[in-house]
Amino acid sequence: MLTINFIRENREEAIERLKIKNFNAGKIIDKVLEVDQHRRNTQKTQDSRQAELNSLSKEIGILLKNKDEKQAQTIREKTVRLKEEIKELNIKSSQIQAELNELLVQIPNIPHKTVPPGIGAESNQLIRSGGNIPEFEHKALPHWDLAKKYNIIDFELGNKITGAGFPVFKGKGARLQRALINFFLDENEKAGYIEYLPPLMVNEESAHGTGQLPDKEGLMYTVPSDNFYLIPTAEVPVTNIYRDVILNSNDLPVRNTSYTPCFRREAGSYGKDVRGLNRVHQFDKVEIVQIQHPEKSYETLEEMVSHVENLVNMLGLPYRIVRLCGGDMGFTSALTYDFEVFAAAQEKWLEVSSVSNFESYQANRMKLRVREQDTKKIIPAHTLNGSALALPRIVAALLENNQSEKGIKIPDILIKYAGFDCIS
RNA sequence: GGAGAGAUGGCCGAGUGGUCUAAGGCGCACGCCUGGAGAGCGUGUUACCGCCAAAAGCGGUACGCGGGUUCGAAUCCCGCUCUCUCCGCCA
Repeated sequence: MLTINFIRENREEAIERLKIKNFNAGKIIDKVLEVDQHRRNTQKTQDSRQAELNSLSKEIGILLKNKDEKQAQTIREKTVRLKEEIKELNIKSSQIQAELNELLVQIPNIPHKTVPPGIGAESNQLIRSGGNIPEFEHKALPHWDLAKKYNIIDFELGNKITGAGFPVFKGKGARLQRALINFFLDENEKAGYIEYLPPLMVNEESAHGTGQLPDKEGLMYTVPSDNFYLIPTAEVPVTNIYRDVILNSNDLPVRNTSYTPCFRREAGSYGKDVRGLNRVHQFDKVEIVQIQHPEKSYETLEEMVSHVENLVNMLGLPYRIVRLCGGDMGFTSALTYDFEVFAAAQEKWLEVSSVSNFESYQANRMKLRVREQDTKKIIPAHTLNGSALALPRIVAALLENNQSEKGIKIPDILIKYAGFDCIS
């Protein structure tokens, strides 16, 4: 979240820049400042009363040591009213603090200066593209038909076992998933990322830490009996490793990678683009997470983008990279690049990765900080993450783009992982 | 699931009602010593909030978490979480 100090000192700038995200912040920010003023006034009174009581207590201690029972009793009587007052002030100040926090978490992150304005995907900015879009002599089949033809993904079976959006992979289909996961993890490790295999359920605090709560309550599946959430992305557990941690600046950047299944309710997104693997409730993804010094986080973002680009290139998929406009960006992000690959039968660009710099927004929420080696100062860290990569749409594009009468050609780089070069 | 023990700073560990942010040790930083290093000696070593233009300074908070008793709680009481040991169950 944005800190109260930042808002206090940058009211105008915050309001102005949040407009890029189509967020009208004026009202809430003024409310925040008002509550903050109230909070500080209350604390001032509270602190001085508490100091009074503390010194009286010390006095009593000394008097009793000197066996002056009578004088001690006199002072004791003086504390009665003071105690009541302090109790009331305590209640009041925790109410105010709660009110302030509730307001602060409702304010989204401030977009980076390069974020273009706009409402939706049509305003996103094309950064670059690569790869070749294949051409077919005959009509190409969409991946859901290919999946059936080669018997590698069974969507109906998923309906039976769980419900819509839970595909079942089998045979070479399952094996291809495993190949992609291993390929991505290996490449990430080569690039210096440490592999983690985290819990797939997280508690409420973790969900707050990375900002899924309270903003995206409907996004996650819940486990009410134990108050857990199924992770919508490995970002949640892997970033929360560092909740309440002060890292030494020498230890930066932290680079982690993690394969996990991801669970998303996708409430409200029924209808369009949900066929086949385009949008599912459970999918596999390999994530990269970095924690970096604030001065270097944008270099790191570019580096992560190149890394992901390299992966897409190795798979031989036609892709484009876009910089998201304010309206298309996430609540917690300061700058996001999306990767889209072209699925040649659907003739659609499918999002396969989203690489973001959250600056200190998540770090503030989860109290993730850095102790600077030279100045010894403690400052909030910057967090970044991205998919490297999300599997379903990669698979959709691979199937559609690599199809021929002979079957589906597996990209060379994947053959040693898959153990076959063709699905036929 | 049943029974018991425990949770203190970066780490180990003392502290069962009073100036305790908390002994001692380890670690770390700086200084002295040394040709250099080590040993030794000395000094220092939590974070957050408020007041102040700022620094200094002052005040407040924090001993797993949340309540309570008390003028005063690391210490006493209640609830919760987690860890360990034993028993049961189990991949």
